[in-house]
Amino acid sequence: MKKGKDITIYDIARELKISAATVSRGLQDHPAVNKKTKKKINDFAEEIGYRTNHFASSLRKQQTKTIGIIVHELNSNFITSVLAGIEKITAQEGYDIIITHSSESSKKEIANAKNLLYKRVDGLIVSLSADTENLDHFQPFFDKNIPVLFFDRVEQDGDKTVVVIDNVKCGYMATQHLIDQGCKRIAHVTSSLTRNVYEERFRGYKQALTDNGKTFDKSLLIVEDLDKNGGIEAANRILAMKSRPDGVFITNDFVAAFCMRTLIRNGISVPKDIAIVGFNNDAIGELIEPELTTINYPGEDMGEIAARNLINHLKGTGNLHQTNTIVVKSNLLVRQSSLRLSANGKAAKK
Amino acid sequence: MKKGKDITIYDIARELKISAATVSRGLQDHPAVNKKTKKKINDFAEEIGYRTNHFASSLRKQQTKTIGIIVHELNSNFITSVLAGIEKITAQEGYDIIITHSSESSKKEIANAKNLLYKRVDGLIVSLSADTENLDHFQPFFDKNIPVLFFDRVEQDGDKTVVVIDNVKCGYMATQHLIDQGCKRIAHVTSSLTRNVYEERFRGYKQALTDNGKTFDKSLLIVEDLDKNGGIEAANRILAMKSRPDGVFITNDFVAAFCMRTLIRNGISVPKDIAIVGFNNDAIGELIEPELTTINYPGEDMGEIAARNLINHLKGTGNLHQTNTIVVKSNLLVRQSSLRLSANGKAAKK
DNA sequence: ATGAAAGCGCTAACAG
DNA sequence: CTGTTAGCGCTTTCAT
Repeated sequence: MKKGKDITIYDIARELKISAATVSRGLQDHPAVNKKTKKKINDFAEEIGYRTNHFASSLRKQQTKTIGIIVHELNSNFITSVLAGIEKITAQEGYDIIITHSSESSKKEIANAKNLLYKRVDGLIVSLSADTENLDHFQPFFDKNIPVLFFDRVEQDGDKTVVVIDNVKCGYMATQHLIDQGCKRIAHVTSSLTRNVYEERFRGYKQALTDNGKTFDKSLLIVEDLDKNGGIEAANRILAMKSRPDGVFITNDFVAAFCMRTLIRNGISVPKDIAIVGFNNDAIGELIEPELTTINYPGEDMGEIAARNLINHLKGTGNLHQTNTIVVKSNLLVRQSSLRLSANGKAAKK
Repeated sequence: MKKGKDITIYDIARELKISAATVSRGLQDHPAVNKKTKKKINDFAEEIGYRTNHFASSLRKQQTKTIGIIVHELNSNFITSVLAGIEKITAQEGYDIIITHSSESSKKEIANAKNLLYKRVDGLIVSLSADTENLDHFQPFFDKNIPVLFFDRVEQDGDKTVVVIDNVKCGYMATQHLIDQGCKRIAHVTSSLTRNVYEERFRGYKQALTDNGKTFDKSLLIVEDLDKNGGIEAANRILAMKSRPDGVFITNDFVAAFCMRTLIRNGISVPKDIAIVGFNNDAIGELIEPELTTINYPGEDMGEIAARNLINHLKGTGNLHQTNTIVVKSNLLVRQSSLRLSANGKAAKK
């Protein structure tokens, strides 16, 4: 073995006194290679620690067996579940993945897209950052027929393939639940309504109000960043209202946690004075007092579905371009933060 | 432009009536190229949307300008801060990164290492998974002189380059603080002591006890997984003790949160009956009641330092092989969960 | 079932 | 300052 140098198929060919072409075929389990030769090749390759040079291979084949992933953020239960789901499927199918995250900045998202384009991924799975306004940075992928699949945070009225939950329904469920618990004035804390998920949840919220004979009161809509400060700010705005709400639907558990904490510190009793429903079923919801009612949806399933669809398309056994919208199930998880009535409809003792 | 095909330097060369070599040089800003030619090349490349084929380049140059990252888990504040720090530096220096995570499984860690080896990363930044017992899977990197830098979770008594905090000191600080708050019996909740960080914190804990004339009581050492269940289990074990501790030093905020919640639900008052100190300064610590005293350390700095050192080594302007240990500062963040005395030494009213 | 040969796109030594 | 040339390691016709 030449020291410092990698082993190539030529080394194997020379050693085994066969041609490099046969080695290449043997390594790929090509049908037209003698079983014994194949075994000899693979055993020897294993023995001397051969590893294929993916650059040479990709250069030649013009495909990378790699899927790029762009997510808006890493540190949430939901996203890591999705990643786990994606990994499960891609690993099964022999695809590599490259994970990038945009920290909720469309600027970084654009850079990531460019980077993955340069890396020549075979396909892309994307959840948009909060402030992404258009899909121009994915145009090169569309142009080159590299499939792009969006999940969760997707383009409003896009004609792209997406994996989502029914956010309208979720918003409706959350709001209806608060109404069922006797709330008369329900506020909604959310992020920029240009992002589909928030717009849709908002729509569900309004619909539930309407269906229950209430009219939407604009002053009860609070738009904040989805971070610690946003939660505190939302609470402050609620506290400052002349006519305070008695229920709040917050579109993110982390924000809900900070909002609730701030309310409680200011003498509000939850759920008695104000009932609260969050969104995402983050671990944090179980840790705070009272525990947070929330919307739960299966990240891992979404990841699996996204990866499976993308790979099927890549293998030609599915077709993304017929404008699929795949909707994953979701449900309301009732906990203490919203529970004002016992099961039989009486006011809870607590 | 041939449709469907990528543009190559040959296309540019032909169009501009110069050689491909010059185009290549111009694109790389090689000094020996005429300024005007360079401008012409870059302008034209930009115009027609040329993107270099990194496979061809890597194949030829035998280097990828890519750094691999292996972390034990993604969903913690600490890790995402480290990643942000790494990204800041690598972006500056024109390196790409590939992030992989092992979900605390050494099996996945080994697979990730193999994968990054195949991807031929120029260097590696690693935080070991909980159950990693040896560094055999990094041997191929060592053999091929690919630099590997460990941070946070590193090999016990290794001779490798590492970026860490002074865990012994942190354990000491936490324990000393509890003693200062009047705790007489201090339990320690941690994970497997084979992982350096936990062994070291444990050592600091014992040292603080000794220095204060206390002897270490083995029955107060609780080893659990660092997850929700571990926290609950730890609490149950504390509750079951005949002679209960009045202080607990827990090596992870998330676990501390679940442990504390369970204790409180069982009628324990925190910090009055039991004072609690966590570790990591996760966002969760601010949200729970009482707020969690914890050890804070700068993830972003660690990431920057790790990346900076690795890249310097790669560029030949630094040398990792002189067995560096880089220690990053850390501090105790006192909050309500451990505060039994007011600043003047009297028992707090609360 | 196997081999010979060309070429994927880029870079670097060498020559001029 | 620019061009010629060879080759990185692999895959894939085309032949045999």
